[in-house]
Amino acid sequence: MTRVRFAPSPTGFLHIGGARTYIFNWLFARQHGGKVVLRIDDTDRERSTDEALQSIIDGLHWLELPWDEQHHQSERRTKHVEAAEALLAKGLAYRDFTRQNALPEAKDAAGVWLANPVMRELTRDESDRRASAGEPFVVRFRVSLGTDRTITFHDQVFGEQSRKIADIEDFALLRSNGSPTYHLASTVDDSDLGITHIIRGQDHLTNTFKHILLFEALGGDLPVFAHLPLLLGPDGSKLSKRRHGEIVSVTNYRDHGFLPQGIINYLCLLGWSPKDNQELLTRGELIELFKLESVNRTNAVVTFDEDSEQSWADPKALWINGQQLRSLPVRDLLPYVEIELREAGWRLPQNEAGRKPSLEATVDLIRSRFNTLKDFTERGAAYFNDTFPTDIKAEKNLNKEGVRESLRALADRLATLNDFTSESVETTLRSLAEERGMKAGLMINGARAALSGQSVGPSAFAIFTALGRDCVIDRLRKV
RNA sequence: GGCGCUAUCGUCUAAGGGUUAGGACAGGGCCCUCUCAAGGCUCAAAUACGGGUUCGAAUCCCGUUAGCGCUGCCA
Repeated sequence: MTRVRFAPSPTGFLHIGGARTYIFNWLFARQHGGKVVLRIDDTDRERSTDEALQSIIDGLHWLELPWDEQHHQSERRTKHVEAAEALLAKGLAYRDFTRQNALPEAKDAAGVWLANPVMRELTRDESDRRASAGEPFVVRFRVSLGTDRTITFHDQVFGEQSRKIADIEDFALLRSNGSPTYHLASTVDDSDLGITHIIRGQDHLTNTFKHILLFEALGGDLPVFAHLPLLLGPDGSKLSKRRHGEIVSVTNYRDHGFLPQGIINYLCLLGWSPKDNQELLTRGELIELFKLESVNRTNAVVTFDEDSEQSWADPKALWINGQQLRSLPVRDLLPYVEIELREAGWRLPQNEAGRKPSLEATVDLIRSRFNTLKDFTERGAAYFNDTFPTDIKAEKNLNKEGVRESLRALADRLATLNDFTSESVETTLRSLAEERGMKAGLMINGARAALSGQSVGPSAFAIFTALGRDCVIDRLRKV
């Protein structure tokens, strides 16, 4: 059974790099009929916060890619400590009583620190004696420095990887306060939770050799490793909460009106592609097409401009979201739109005895111009609400010679129409324009302005029918 | 400093020994048109640099440069 895991540390919000890692894990698991484990790596209790945890859960939840199990490392601490003690007992680890922050001389001399020979060679008796005397220590893994062994593994993305054991330092397993380090906790849990595939950021590529050493010492099966290229900010540095701020948070995309399928589609195209020029992919297609082997090895830059309201996100991300928003079956889009409207505090329009087209029809009409859900309450305000702003250009269209008066006249004619269809409205409008010796375009644009408050938007006649006769007459008379 | 990874249009990417180096976003232009989008067409835009191997290199090898990662009692 394939089992993958996503292991965020709750020290901040979930950024889109982490989200992409989660998505790739999820796709891989689903494709193989496996399970997704969400493991909260909160061994660093001081830096972990409940707010961060909640924000991560919210972000993941929003993606609508459910996980199957959830664990917290802090609850598994006993297992980690036991593992360290077992290694200590077997001589595969040792206590290092060097004071914190006191640099081993070896580091100064060679520029590289691998081990503290004094602590490494302490006899067991002396080590036990100093420990029971209460002297603080950190437990280090004893890397077999003497051998000329080279560790090799086949990374599913980066291919054959090898490293001389002599280049690996004696890394810490337990801190002097007794808490497990990331390397220990992560490996013990991966082994214990039966993780078969570790798919994570490339920043862990070189850590993998340490983990392999630990897996061997712990006696567990080695999982398959796959490292993902990093996501970089516009400045070329690794995407991070600290450096790039809230703008790279997953919830920021949600709050700006992204669709889960929009952000997922965009993120999947960063570092991976289906190789056939297809760019718009549904979740089902992604599950089917995703291959670790076709993940790139080069870091990808996410472009955004924190100073610009317009380009807060990568323009391509916005474009993809717009494409998703337009291509989704309207029925599937509706729930998102309803939430958006509700959050704006608006009542959902009701279908009034067949006089008004369905909410679906309206959404379908206006969505071809929209890129995010926010557009429904901003640019789409007039379709759902009686109070809406009129923009400057629309105002100008209304102020053109004779427009307001003609629109009021049009309202009277529309009131007498038997059939209120876009054809009948068009015929009525055009003949009225002709009678008045006026260009139809003036009235058409004026009508759009009066009905929607905007100079741009769908075909004016489509707006008439989308709003329904009563609403149209009301708005035209008030012009 | 040491070890490792990477390098194709501004950005995301395709081509993995033989292509006019393809697509997408963004940008320019045209068509469509009641406006704006959408859509269609089109223009501009790239193999980091230097050596080698080869009849032939974006592709394989070496070097350089640049970027990134690891080198923590962070993860």
